[in-house]
Amino acid sequence: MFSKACQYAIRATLFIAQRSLEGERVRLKTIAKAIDSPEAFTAKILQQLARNKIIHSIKGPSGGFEIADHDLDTIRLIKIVEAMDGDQVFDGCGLGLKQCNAAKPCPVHNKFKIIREELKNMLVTTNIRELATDLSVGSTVLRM
Amino acid sequence: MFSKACQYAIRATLFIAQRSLEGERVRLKTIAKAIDSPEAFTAKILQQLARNKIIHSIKGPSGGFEIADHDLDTIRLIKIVEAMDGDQVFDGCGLGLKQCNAAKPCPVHNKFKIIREELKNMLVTTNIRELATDLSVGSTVLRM
DNA sequence: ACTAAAAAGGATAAAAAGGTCTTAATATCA
DNA sequence: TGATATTAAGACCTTTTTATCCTTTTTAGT
Ligand code: FES
Ligand code: FES
Repeated sequence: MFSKACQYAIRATLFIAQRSLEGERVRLKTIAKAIDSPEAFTAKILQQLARNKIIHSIKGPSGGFEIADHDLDTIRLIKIVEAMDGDQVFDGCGLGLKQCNAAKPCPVHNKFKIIREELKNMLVTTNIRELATDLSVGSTVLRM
Repeated sequence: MFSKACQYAIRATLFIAQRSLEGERVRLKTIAKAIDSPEAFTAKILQQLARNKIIHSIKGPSGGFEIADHDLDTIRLIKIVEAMDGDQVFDGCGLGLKQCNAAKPCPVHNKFKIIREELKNMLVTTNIRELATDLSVGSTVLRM
């Protein structure tokens, strides 16, 4: 469904979000451990997230990553997915036709569209604070 | 969502199914042209489909691929997806945790599960004849 | 039996995804 | 100001996916 990079990106963002809720800034090493991801690869992903203004990075000692409180409400999952994987997942044809076209639909178009739209709707309506709060409460986890 | 191989596999299967409806057998070259896929790669995919008993292959002059009429009803989309991509798409964790576990769910588990289940349900309930019939009628297409 | 037409199978190549390493830039603080 | 801790950036490596090519096997038709 999502690329590995995108999965790490969501997990990392949520971890940073959860810590930001508590006013804490986290460094790469901490993030990679918390979400059980390869450190160097995670660094790349965090850079990309920062360039897309999904997270904020601070260099130097006592630096790290954080998310402004205001952003916890405005940033939705879809922003992360679009930044990492583009929009093929929820806009592209399920059978790989060059474009999903209701006028000349592929055989699964009608059935597939429903699922794709539900996915997109979920991504559009889910914000970061909501998911980070579950994490804080301990009802969800970021690694196993 | 699905790998390229899986997308070609579904398209190829449906093309063969449509022709089988009309009692015709089709060869590789015809299939690759019809679904706009690389010929040699498609050959590999057809082999895999044949090994999984999704299609039937006949060697020699006037050989090709076909699907027994009976199979058009019993073979569901899920069989193709499982043969090509395994079950990660509709059983795996959306955030890449080693296993999707309702007892220790990832932050998107509850929202994601709904979509995954709807996808699985769609794949389980959709048979080949249904989709091939749409193709025959001309209401859907396999390439653009 | 011979020939030609098909699929099957194996080796290889190219591209994309996943991941690592090294150096540069930046900020903190003694 | 210099030492150090941190992220940024780019080059590089590895694995998987996608794709091609060549040879072998099977079979129909003559
Ligand atoms: S055309 Fe294939 S999903 Fe719309
Ligand atoms: S644990 Fe992530 S989807 Fe179920």
